[in-house]
Amino acid sequence: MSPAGQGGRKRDDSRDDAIRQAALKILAEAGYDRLTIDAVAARAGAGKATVYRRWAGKADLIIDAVVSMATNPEQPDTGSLRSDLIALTPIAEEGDHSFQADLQIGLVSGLVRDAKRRQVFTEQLIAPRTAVFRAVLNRAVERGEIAPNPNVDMLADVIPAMLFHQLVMTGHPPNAEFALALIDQVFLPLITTSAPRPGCASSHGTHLGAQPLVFRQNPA
Amino acid sequence: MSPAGQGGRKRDDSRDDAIRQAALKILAEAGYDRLTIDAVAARAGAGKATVYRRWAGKADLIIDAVVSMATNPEQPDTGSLRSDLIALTPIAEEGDHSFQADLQIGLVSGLVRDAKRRQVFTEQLIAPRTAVFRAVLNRAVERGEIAPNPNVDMLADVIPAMLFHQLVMTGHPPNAEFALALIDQVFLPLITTSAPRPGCASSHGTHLGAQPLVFRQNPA
Amino acid sequence: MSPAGQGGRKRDDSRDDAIRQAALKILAEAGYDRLTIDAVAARAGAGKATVYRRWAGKADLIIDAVVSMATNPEQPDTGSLRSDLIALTPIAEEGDHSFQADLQIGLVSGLVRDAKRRQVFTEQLIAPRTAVFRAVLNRAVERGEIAPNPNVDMLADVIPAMLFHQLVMTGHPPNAEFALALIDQVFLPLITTSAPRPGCASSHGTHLGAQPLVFRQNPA
Amino acid sequence: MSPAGQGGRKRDDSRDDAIRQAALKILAEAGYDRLTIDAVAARAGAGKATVYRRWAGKADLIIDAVVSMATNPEQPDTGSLRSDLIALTPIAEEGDHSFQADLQIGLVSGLVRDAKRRQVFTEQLIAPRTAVFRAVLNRAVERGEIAPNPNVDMLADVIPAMLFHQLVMTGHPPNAEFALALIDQVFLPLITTSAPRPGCASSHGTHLGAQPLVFRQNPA
DNA sequence: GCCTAACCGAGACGGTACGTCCGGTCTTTTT
DNA sequence: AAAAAGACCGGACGTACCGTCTCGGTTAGGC
Repeated sequence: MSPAGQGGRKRDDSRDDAIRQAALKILAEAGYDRLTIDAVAARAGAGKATVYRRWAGKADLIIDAVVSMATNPEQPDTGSLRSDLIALTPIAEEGDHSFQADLQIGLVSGLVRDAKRRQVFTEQLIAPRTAVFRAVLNRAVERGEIAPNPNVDMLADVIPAMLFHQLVMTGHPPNAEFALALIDQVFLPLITTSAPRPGCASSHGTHLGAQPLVFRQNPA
Repeated sequence: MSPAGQGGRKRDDSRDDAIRQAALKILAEAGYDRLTIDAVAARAGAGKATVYRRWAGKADLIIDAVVSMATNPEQPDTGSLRSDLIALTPIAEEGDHSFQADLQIGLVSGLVRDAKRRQVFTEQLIAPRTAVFRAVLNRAVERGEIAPNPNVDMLADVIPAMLFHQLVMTGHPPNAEFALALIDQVFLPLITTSAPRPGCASSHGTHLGAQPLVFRQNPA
Repeated sequence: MSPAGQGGRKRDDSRDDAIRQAALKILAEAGYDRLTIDAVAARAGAGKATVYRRWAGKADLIIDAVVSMATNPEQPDTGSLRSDLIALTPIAEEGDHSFQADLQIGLVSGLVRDAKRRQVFTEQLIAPRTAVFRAVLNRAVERGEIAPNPNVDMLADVIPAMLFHQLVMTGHPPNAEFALALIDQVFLPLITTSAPRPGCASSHGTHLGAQPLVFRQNPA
Repeated sequence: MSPAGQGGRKRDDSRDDAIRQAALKILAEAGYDRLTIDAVAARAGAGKATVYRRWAGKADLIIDAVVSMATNPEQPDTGSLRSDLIALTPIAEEGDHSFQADLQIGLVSGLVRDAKRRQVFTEQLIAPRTAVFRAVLNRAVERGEIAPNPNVDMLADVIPAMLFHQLVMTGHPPNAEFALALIDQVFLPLITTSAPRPGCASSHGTHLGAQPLVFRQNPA
């Protein structure tokens, strides 16, 4: 009679949020590895089937929970590049360290493993942040504060990349001292002279890559 | 009877390598969390006890396997900063992509979750590479190619951080085009003007951190 | 608003039979505990709620389905005890074996587990059949074919009990050879001499029960 | 190296018994339906894998537990058929009712569903008991107490069949009164005249089976 | 040349989480 | 209000891994 489903009880959208909230709480309390679907379902007062009806598994759930709950960065417009950057640079609040670190590392950890999930992660979480940086840079160009640069995109990634690198390598979110040094001693000097150096125009046949990323794949 | 063990069969050191090789192969094929100790032992023709006699668990094994197999970067000395950097910048060879990416992401994925292991990882794998970058920069200062800079350490991290960021965000290792643009349009312009901008000396009370790292921890 | 329900759509009684038919088909195909309510509802083109509105659960449904569909045995009156019994003794038709066996075993299997359901089962399905046997025996007494017996009830159970036992122990319904041997060599000889043996009047203090039913309950 | 498994840790046979004992205890406490493999494993201090390594599932486990723990009936030899039968007839002890009933019904219930399991059940549990009955009857023939009979096997099944039928139909194990009436008023009268009735030799073309076992299979 | 202890491959063990399935209830839309 | 459809909670299922332990067998010393 009904070729395609139109009847039946509707998905209760409040369950999505309840489950996501439960997942985030347990993620904060126990970390990614010790989070179990059973625990999330129990905390949310949901059945496991309800979880699996909506997400394919732990990784999918967590990435969606984090993405959905993430606060979108506000576009700063303070009038100067430096104060825009400072306003934009995320610094963990005190007492927040382990949660934010665990969360980020847990994300990278478990979630960035296959292309589809990484795409969601990147588009939903990373892209909006990068976009704000690019907008800040572009506004600085318009103001004449810095010279136009064909590689704004790459430049805009420097600060997030450095912060992320620091987080992964040390396990702690970068503190204010690190962030200010990064802005004032690395990023701003760079940006003000970002016209390509004469004589160093892109690739004139130079070979790079003598070093493997980590080690050469064993032929065996 | 004998107070401390001195008798008995000697450990067969060839097993270590067999197990490490098996681990790396499976890591590349299946990724970090689809890798199981049983599979590693079976592939190596070893018993599980032999694995656990040598490593505390999966994470320890993988990190040790990667560290042991990693090729130490050679110190380049080509006479110019730019060619030193190019010689040093790792580019995945063709056909190598998924292996290197899986391996790196798998590493970050599974190993960076506790402090002790991260330390080993950082010291054994990351530090030597950073050290080479720093040496290259310092030699450029000695040659007078660039101005002295108090934040060489942070500068030396820019290229690795950008490459790592690119890898994690896209899922495949950066290619030559990306690497050359990074060196010529981001890093070299920066390094040649790395004296702190006047009036922007480190922190004069400015507050940053208006943005949370990802989202504010829910108070509930 | 209305104190007792009088308005609204009428119950569609045709659904009962559709569901019962579906239940019996699946019972025969899959056996009692591989039968699921979902499957029954789907096969009947009904919703699960429609099933639960009419029966309390799986067991109730099955027992009602079997009872409702059961053909009431006709009272034979052939003039002789033997031919009455032969007319009455159920024999599975060829090709019918697995269905009848599965159905009976499935019934015993799932339904005899609680007192209430067993009562329904016994009263609705077993009692009518036993009653016919008793009537046949009583008529034989009236004809003077056999002697009166105070335990007609127990005697009337012998044939059904033997057939049932055979079914359960072998897994398929007894064939004609078995049934005829049962009637001619066990039941009829018995019935014609069924006066109690002298000196064997019921219980004169004899103790039986030295053997446990299956095994002694472990005291631990 | 090793083509077929000969190495490896040996099965710990003590686990079998521990699991069987646990299963029987829970079976007695909760009944067949409410017995779960998790509960059995937990009670036995075993992992679920250890249970599933030895038995295919709940039904296999229970049937094996019951069969293994069943006490083999002792061969009585009291000198008279009647007292042999009385010694042999199982009567539930007081307070034992629900356990024995649940156990037997649970057995029939869940276990007699497929041919393989029924075979084990029949051979291990039923056959030994039937054999004892047959032996008792044969001895009575040797003593001249009863006439020789070509259908001893069928006769020997009458008492077990009646007891089983009573159990299934009422849900309670038969009591002493029932058992004595069965022996004295049904079985012994039968057995003493068990020569086939003249004129009733097996099948002379008579058709039986007009009645279906339960109902006619619906052609739909 | 034999003893002894630690090694080896194999694999069973207790435990824990997984993802699936089902029972019985509830909700939505349509009739 | 009952119908079909199907989401919901709860909980058991059977599988897969983890890290440990046990098995029979091998391989070194030290005697």
